[in-house]
Amino acid sequence: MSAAAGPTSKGRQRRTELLDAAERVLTGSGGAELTLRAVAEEAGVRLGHLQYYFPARSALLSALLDRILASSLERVTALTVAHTHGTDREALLDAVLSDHDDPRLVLLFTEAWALAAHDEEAAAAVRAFYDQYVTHVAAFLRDQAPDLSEAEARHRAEVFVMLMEGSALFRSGLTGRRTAGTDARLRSTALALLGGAVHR
Amino acid sequence: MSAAAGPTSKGRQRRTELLDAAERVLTGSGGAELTLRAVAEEAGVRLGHLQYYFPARSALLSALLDRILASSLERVTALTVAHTHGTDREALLDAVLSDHDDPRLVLLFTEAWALAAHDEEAAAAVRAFYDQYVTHVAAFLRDQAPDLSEAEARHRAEVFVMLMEGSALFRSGLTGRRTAGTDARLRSTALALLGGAVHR
DNA sequence: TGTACATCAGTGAACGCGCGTTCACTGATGTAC
DNA sequence: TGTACATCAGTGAACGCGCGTTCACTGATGTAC
Repeated sequence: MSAAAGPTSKGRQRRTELLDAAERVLTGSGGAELTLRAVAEEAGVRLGHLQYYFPARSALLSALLDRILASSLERVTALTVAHTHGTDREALLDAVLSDHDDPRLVLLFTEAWALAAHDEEAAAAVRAFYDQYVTHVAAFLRDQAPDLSEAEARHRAEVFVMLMEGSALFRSGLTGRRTAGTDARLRSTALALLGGAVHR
Repeated sequence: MSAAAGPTSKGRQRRTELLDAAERVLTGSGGAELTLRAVAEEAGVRLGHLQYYFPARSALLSALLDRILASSLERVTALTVAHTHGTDREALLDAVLSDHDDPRLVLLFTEAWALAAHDEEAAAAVRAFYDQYVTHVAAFLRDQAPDLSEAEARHRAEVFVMLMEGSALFRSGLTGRRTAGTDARLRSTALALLGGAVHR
């Protein structure tokens, strides 16, 4: 049934272009202004054609959410596969923090959270994303410090991710402003979670 | 000009009832379904009457955001005025965490963040809220540990708030699930920020 | 290599609906004298 | 204590608009023989 999946390379490329356009509309105007007409105009195609790829608005939203989460997860995966990239704890932290400097990315996540709050399908996708995110970080921690128990690594990873998501709100400028002093404290707190002595 | 401010007690009460209804619609259905007709129906009044109190949808949204932020700030203020309530670090942490167990409150904040991302007036209100939130926590920290510098107290307070906002996403069930082990790690990380030795 | 045909890519117009807003109106409540 | 009048509280109907969706259609591309 899925013409949207597009067997031809042209179809796949067009689909990507349409999602790019949708992402630009979302970051530029917000979820409420993410209308099919706005996306079609942004992409330079007619409304009817957008509908050819995404038969309903919900299909567009769902595909967009999936792509945002998949691309973020891809980045985390690349960072946490330590043995192939020589990532250390500080490099991981730096990479996550510099990602979160981009207001557009943070904004996509605030939309994702708001969407997940009222749409069970979206919520499942978001939870699956964070579950894998935490799993990757936990595996990285055990790779760095093999004496860490699996449970302990997961707890640390989860709190690390919490801290990163919270700090993204502030560092992106959405709820606060970055300052060097707070950044330093944030880094030392995050690094303490990521490594150091296995106390207790 | 402001009939909405309502000089009579009946007017003030009705206004509160309408905001209550709006909040229920928002937590129940999300920002996209927060229509004037839905709010009027929830409140049991006619559309035209809702408009008497809030002449435009934007006025309702703005009033609702202000009330949510003010009520949260009130709670933080009460908790951090240590000398009148005997709050210690652990009691503060417990109170914040138990607030964040309520999915409805967390949901209101995800809506507030999404709104702030595309509405400069809302963003200013949200930033002012967090600025005061951090200021209260920092003052609390200096009250508990007078040898803490003002700057250091503020940095710790800011990272503490980041951690609380991030953990709210997970603990509320929106992006994850609560587990005892992660909660313990979260608590020890938060307590380290709130107090303990003034290292460095 | 050419032709027939199916599928893919894209257009254009129309639909019904719910939205925020406007406005004229009525009844209830308060206030001045 | 009563009356006149202004303001407050609440109703009801209508508006124009943009929305998602539907659908018949055309041209381009691929495929079978």
